[in-house]
Parts: sequence; C-alpha cells; structure tokens
Amino acid sequence: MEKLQLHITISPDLYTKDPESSVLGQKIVSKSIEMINDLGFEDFTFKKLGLEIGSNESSVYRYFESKHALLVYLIDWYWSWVEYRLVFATLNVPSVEARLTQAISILTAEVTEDNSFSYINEVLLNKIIITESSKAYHTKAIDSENQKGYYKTYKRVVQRVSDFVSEINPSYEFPHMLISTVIEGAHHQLYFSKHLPALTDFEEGKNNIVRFYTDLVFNTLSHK
Amino acid sequence: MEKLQLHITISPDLYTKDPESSVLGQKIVSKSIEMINDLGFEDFTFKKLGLEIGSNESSVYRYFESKHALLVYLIDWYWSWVEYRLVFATLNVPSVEARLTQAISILTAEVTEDNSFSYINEVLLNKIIITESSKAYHTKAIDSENQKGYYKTYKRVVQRVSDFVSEINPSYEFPHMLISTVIEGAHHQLYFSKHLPALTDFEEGKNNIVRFYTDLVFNTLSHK
DNA sequence: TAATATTAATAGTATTACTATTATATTTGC
DNA sequence: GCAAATATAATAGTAATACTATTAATATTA
Repeated sequence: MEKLQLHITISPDLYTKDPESSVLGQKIVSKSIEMINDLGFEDFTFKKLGLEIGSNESSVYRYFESKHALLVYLIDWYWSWVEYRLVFATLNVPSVEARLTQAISILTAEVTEDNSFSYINEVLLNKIIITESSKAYHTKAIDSENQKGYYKTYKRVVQRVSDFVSEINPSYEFPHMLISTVIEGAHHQLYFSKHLPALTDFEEGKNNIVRFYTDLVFNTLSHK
Repeated sequence: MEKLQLHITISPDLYTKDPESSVLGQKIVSKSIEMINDLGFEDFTFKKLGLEIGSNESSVYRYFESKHALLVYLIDWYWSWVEYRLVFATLNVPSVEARLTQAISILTAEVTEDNSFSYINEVLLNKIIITESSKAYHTKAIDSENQKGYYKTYKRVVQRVSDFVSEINPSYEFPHMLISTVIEGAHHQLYFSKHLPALTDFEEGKNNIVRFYTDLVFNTLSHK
C-alpha cells in the first residue's frame, strides 16, 4: 500500500504553537507517542521527552501548555484520522448497510499498519487511545474543556456513524448510545484481551471483536 | 427500606492494615470516598485526607501503601457489594430470563440510595466507580496486579452474569464480551449523560440506559 | 505496671509539573 | 549581507506530590 499524502488539520485551540510547523514540533509529537506507549502516561514527562529529542523541557511547553493538553491533541489527531478513513471508506458505497459495516470495522479493529503519515505512528497512537484516552476526559475540567470544543472531532465521528444507524432504522431510539458503546466497548475488549482476558472471549486471529460488535449492531437494528 | 447488617469481606492483599478493624480505618475509607468525589482522584492526597479526619498522612499509610492501593480497595469493595446484591436479587427466581433482567438492572442503573452499610456511602462510591475506576487498571502494573488477584471480584461478577447468558443461549459465542460491554458501557453512558451528552441518548427519568442495555442483550440472545 | 501496639508529629527525599529569565542559535526582511 | 525578529536551549527556581523514616505520645492488654 502506498503512502497517502493527506493532511489532517487540528484546531488551534489544542496547541500553543502548531507542532506541524517545525521539525521540533513534529519530533515532540512523534517521540511522545513512542514514550507514552513505553512508559505509560503517568511516567511520561516533558523532561524525559526533552532529553530524548535532544531538546529542553521548556521548549516542549512552547507547543503544549501541559501534558494533558498534549494527550488531548493526540486524541483529536486520532479521531480526525479515523474520520478521514471513515469518509474515504464509505464514499461511493451505495448501500447504508455496507457503509455501516465498514464503519464498525474501522471503529473496532485494532490498527496494525502504520502507513499514512510521515511522523505519526498510527499503530502506537491506536494503543494510546485504547489505554490512555479515558484519562483525558475523566477529569474535573471536562465540562469547561468540552465547552471549548476539545472533544468535537470524537463527537462528530459518533454522529456520523449514528446517522447510518438512523438511516437503516429511523425509529431506533438509541443510535448514539449504540455507537459510543461500540467504540468504547471495542477499546475495552482490546485492552482486556491483553490484560484481563477473563472479561472477554478473544481468540487470536478470529476477528471476534469486530464480529461481536457487528452482530450486536445489526441484530439490534433488525429487531421489532 | 431498613438497613441491612451484612458484612463484606475484602482480601487482605488489598490493604496493609484492615480499615474495618478500627475507627480510624473506617474514617479513612469513609472520608476518602467523599473527598475523591469532591476533588477527583488526581487532586485527592493522603495529606488532605489526614487533615480532614484530624489525623496524619503517615497514619493513612499504615492502612494503604499508596493512593492507588486505596482506589483498588474501594473498587473491590464496590464489586463485592454488587455481587451480594446480585446473589440476593436472583436467589429464588426460577426463570433465567428474569434473573438476567435483574442482573442487568443492577449492573446498569445508577445507585441512588445509600442504605446498606454504616460508613460507606454507596451512592458516592458508585460515582467513583463511574469516573475513576478505569484509572486503577489502565496502568503499567496491571499484569502483576491482576496476577495478585486485585480484580478477582470484578471478574467473578462478570462470570456470574455471563453464566445466565450461556444458560439462555448455550451456543452464544461471546457471553463475557457481552456482559463486560454492558457494565463498562453503562458506566460510560452515565458519565457521558452528565458531561458529553452528544454521545448518548439519555433522557431524565426515562430509564434509557437500563432499557438500552436490556434490549441489547435480549435481542442479541434471541437472534438465530 | 510493664510491655506492646497504635497513632501522631515532624522532618526529609526525589520527583513532578510547571514558570521565569537569560543566552544562543536560526530565520527572515530589507 | 546585516539587523531584527523569532525560535530554541540552558539554567534556575517553585510549590506540591507521593512517599519514607524516625521519634514521641497515647491506648490497649497481659
């Protein structure tokens, strides 16, 4: 598969200085993805990051006002990328059912190939979303941050797929619950499969998570 | 409703000194539940707790070796309490379907009454589970802690309800995924309903979350 | 009453998540 | 091609955190 040269635009509210605008900024994003994966978000610090990229803690602060802000940026980047893939995969697909099937697959499958963007490793970023993203919004500041639009992209993705659901079954009462349950659920299952397997029915190579959520959605929509 | 005098036993692995064994220990648990709710887990500290209970930071450390250990204790207490309610509510219910319906309701409804235990506020504890519990297991130490049995009770609850699922439909492939999706999903929906309502279809007083998950499970099991 | 255990008080440590200031590169505008 | 503007690095500093260690005071029990 060839590398796509596409561009993801992130709202300026999510950074102090645009990390895409300089080599240092790109290194900050790129290396922080690696380090958050290696160390976990708690043990990751701007000081360690500065050291790794041959730069300084204070330089990182010129791009992101806090560790939390960097995590929010990465999450938004991820959902922007998912939204792009969602649009791309459902464009020119005439059947809504097929579009929804595609969407569920994109939302629930583990990312295994890193090939779209030069300095962002999507495989690692997906792992961060799975293990760290809930820490971003389970915060006392959630309401004010939500108002500032920090989670806009994620909400738009949910809305987009919920629209397929409503198109298939316009009388279905809970399209948003269904889709947010699928997204968050799949992330939990992927995490559980590696760390708390008793909570799951994962089997290597059998695609159980995608199958489980696909069946769940279509069974739910075909009922009554 | 009268107060039940029942007793919940927590594995000694989850504390340094049993908090139930002294007034100070009970005050630590009781006040920490209040304070984690007020401040959020990040801003809650043993120093602040000591101050509030008229005791000292170092005294708290005799009961729990860390803030994290205290959270794990609270989570285990919560699931032990849920398990008790689960057993109680399904005892002498002859139909499996009715037992599963009861179970889903216990797992997905918000706790609104605090009446079983003297020094533990179950309403607040339920809120902590909803907003803070994912922080306990999204940690680099998850595997070693899981091995030490830290999440045994939660896993037992999932197993218990999965067994109802398998009894209703023995050929259903994903009973654990289904139940863990319901539990984690309901917590997310309760959180979203208060902070990110665009991700949900919550309506005050309409019991949508319980209805959504009940329908989801029974539709899934009745299919094919 | 003495021994023992529990709790409180004090002090201290390394680290964190920042802020502020200044010095040194690098880029750009003319 | 040089000055001005800007970006980055280095250094230092702060308040707070998550603990540990030690000692002193207070209960409990034998």
